Amino acid sequence: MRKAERTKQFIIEKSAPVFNTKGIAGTSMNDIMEATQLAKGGVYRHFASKEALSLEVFNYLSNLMHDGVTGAVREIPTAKGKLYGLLDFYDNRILSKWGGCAILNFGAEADDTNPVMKEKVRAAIHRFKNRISKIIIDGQENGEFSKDFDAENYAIKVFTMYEGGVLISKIENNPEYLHHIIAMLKKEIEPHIL
Amino acid sequence: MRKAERTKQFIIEKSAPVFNTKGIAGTSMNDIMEATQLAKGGVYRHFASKEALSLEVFNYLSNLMHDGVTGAVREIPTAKGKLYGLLDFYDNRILSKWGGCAILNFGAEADDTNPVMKEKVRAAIHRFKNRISKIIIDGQENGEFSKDFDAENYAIKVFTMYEGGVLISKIENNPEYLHHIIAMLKKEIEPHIL
DNA sequence: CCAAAAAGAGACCGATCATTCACTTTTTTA
DNA sequence: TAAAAAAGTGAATGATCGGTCTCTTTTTGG
Repeated sequence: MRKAERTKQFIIEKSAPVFNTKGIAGTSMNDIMEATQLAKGGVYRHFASKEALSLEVFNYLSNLMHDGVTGAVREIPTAKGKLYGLLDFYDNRILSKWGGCAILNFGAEADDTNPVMKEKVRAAIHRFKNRISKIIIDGQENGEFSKDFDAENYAIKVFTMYEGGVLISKIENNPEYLHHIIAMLKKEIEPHIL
Repeated sequence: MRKAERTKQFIIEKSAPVFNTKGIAGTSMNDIMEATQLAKGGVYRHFASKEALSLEVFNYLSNLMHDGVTGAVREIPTAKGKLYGLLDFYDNRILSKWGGCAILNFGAEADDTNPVMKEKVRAAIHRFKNRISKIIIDGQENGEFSKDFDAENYAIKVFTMYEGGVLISKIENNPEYLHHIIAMLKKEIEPHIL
């Protein structure tokens, strides 16, 4: 019973970069067998279907990113520092690893065809935005940021510019685009610092 | 010989929303047969492969958007008006029609797996950005905009926030997100108006 | 260390995939 | 309008798809 859980996690981790780069429709169970070096039966014992596996893979990637930000930000005392830490994390960790942002990849594929995945992506976007706006509101409450810092607007800006930045950086094969976008987002914090 | 060209265009137009919503890997030639009401041979007479068709579909969608903006902007005399017209076009025409932005859909699918498509998306992004920065530079030359209006930065902002806005609006099933983003982008023009 | 239970292997299934091609129908040209 | 050329049909192909199931191997608990 313990082995099963380890193997299941192993399959998710090995499958994640495959789904994230090739897409759900573009990934075959043979790709998963190759990535895990398991036979069909070994994979299907732990997942009822390719769709079920893809959903767990998205959960895994979404949590990986979320927990990564949590770790990168936890010990920073100021709200401004937390925002910078969060933005730096997104700047550094995404592009070269695992084929980019899972929200972008799974979201763009699923939006018109896969309501279950779409709902998962929706929840991930909410978590993304809420974390940013919470940092800003905390910063306002402790006197770091002025009241004219619109938390929701800024959160949306970060999300959209980040996703667009991942897209353009990947298509252009140039991480400088995302780096530049992160720099712009940092600069927009400044006017609201008290 | 004339019929062939008409049929080819017909296939492209009918296939475009299918590819744009289901993705390339997610679209089968049976889907194309259903959309066009043609038999296999009737499609393959005009396109060597599914991949060839998908490339022409992306060209079609990219040009459709580009020409749409051109038309929406042509008779507007001022640079500010042109920027507003362009932004309004993107606000209104994309979401409900054909499954969203082709650059986003094809780009997110192709970036890691399809170098030919990737190059086409790259060219489309360049055209998108260049049009915006050209309007700004023209506006600076005719005295509408101040010199501190960074054309390249603003073009990148429009692209990234727009693509991110399409993504979030589609996932949330709410065009207000994109509408709000367009409003933010308009507001950012104001400080640079002379 | 052994028996029971769990995990993994891999042949096999029908469906569907992209693509081909001999043939019929339609369009074009003279 | 008739012959030639072009366009469209649809059955057939082999590969690959996701998924199943029986059997072997490994792990687990006593």
